[in-house]
Amino acid sequence: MKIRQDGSDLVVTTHNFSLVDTLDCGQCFRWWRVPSPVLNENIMTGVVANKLQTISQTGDQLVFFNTTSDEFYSVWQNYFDFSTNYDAIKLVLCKDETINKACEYAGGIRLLRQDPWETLASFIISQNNNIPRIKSSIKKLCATFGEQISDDVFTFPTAQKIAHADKSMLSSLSLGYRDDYLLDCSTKIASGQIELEKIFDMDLALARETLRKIKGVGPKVAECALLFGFYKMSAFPVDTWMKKALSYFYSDGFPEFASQYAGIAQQYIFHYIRTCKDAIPTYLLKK
DNA sequence: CCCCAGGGTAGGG
DNA sequence: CCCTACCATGGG
Repeated sequence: MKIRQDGSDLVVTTHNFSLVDTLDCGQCFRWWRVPSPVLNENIMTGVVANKLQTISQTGDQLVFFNTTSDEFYSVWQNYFDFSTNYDAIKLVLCKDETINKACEYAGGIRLLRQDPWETLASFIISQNNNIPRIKSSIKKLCATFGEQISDDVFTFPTAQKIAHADKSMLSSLSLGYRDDYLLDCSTKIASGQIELEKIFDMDLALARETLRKIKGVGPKVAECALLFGFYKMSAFPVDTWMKKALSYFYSDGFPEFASQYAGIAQQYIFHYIRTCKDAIPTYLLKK
């Protein structure tokens, strides 16, 4: 990977990476597209590590605005998982015909290494909810309990802050029945009853069992937290979309040889069937 | 009015 | 073990 400083910006050359697909495929909720006047340029802006960041992509070239190489190596290389060789992962996964097709469509996606607390809390809010509304709920959560970074930008609040929050302020977020879940999660973490850092070293079964002690964390939310917040590549979230994919493509079951990277495959397939209109025939999408 | 959204819980068979 | 009603909220 080549990087060079251009004034205050950092220019990075990649391959097989899609900025938009990676940040807009439902694994994170704090990035937004910014319209660009330039043809073939995609711009995203979002909050990571309590900082607002803007990144553009044109072809294989990324521009990290107002970024030093020190910041790139300490934050962004890790966040975008640039050190992992995805070609090797795809070599395994693409032996499956469906994953291969999904990968041709969405193979620029990378598994982000996100903050575990923010990811867990976000996917508690995500349940039985749609992505645009999840994003606006989280934005409101940050504006209410986070710390202000700039005009319209706030940090993600700590578990302590939410655990000790006013009930009425929590319900003002319009999370519905999810406020109780978020509160229980925050309380268990603020009190030390659940230590998120320890989950990184747990095997998948124990990690699941630990997270499921939180009210409102069932099978699907636990898998999402483990995949997107703890970098467990074999975690395999099954939501309403993946149920459709499994019944349409995998009536004989999901291939065993893919299980090591099942979460990556799931992400390719999820984005493929959601955004590519003819991935699954429309008349089969019901149920 | 209906249905759906990156579901989970509680309760009954 | 399975199945189902119900759970808030907003968008289409």
